[in-house]
Amino acid sequence: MKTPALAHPADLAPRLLRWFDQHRRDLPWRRTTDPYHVWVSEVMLQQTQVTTVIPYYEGFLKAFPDVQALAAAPLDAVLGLWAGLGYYSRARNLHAAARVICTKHGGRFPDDYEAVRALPGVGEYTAGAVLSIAYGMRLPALDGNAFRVLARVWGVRGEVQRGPARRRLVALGREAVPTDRPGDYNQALMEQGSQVCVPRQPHCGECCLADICVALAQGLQEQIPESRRAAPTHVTMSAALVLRRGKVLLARRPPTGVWGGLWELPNTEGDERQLLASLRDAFGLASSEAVQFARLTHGIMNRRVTLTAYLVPGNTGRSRASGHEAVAWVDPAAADGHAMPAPHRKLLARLAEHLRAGRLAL
DNA sequence: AACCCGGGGAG
DNA sequence: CTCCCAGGGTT
Repeated sequence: MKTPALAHPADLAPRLLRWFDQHRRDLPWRRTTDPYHVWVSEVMLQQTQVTTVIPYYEGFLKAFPDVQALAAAPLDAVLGLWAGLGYYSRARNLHAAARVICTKHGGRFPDDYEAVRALPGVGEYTAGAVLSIAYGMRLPALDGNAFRVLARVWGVRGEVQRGPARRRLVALGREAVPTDRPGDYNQALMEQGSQVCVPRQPHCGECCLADICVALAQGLQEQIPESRRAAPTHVTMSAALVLRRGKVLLARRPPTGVWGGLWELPNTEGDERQLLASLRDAFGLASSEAVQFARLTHGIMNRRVTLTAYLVPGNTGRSRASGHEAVAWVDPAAADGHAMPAPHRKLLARLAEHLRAGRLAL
């Protein structure tokens, strides 16, 4: 099969828009051009799938119907509505940015690119997405899906995440944005990547760009874009389910750094012995008993954590919180509203399930 | 069980 | 620029 002539950037928009008009999913944030709503949806959609986002989007906007409401809310309320979504720095940044919008931009989401980029949590992608969708500005919005589509259409080899290949794709992607309906075009490009031009076994037979796709013509659609892989790092950690009168001990991390501001189970790197030492030193809990309760693995990109959870009676000792902002004794079944690291959230869910089923007596 | 995927901030 | 942060889906 012969390689077709390289596509002109302007070839993409008509194909993608025609496809999008027939196949667009009806999503809550596609029924509005309110920049605040679009912004919230775009932030939630970072690293998170559509089906997961929908209920959070609706609950969030119900609680904070406009920028003013979000800015006026305490951070805890915002984190509470984010609980379970993960990547909580997004919520902190959203909250901080809402306050900037109210103090510096009169409560209206700015329509100036540089002003938008200056908002916390808004990078090149989010700025382009919100401004094109809400205000019809001709700006690219290139997420991982879009980069994959562009790399295949133009048969761009090499590392797509950075370097010369990335710069070339950014340039092509910018040229390809049409003056008319740039927001729909951006959504079409990303949706095409997520629904048709998927990472493995792409559905080229139903792709509206097949006639101009270099990767397809060369049979390289599985090889482009090239994936870079670092060796995963392994870590062993232990966490404590400290129980007292049916409640479990949570501690709140400092506002910055890893898992900033989140409620977590007491935990350490290392094994049971180090966990008990940490409970003594940081929480003043002099327990010597620890019964293994569960083990799970928690992976984030190329980091692998093996986390073992231990049941520890909390009757003895007092609890303080060196290294933490606060401690709380929480009903395991009612911990959903706390913003917690994903693995700790899973452990608490398992604990609540055991308690509910009567498999564990306290 | 093994495979894959990403956007923003800090410096 | 590079490095750091920190969850989930598909096969």
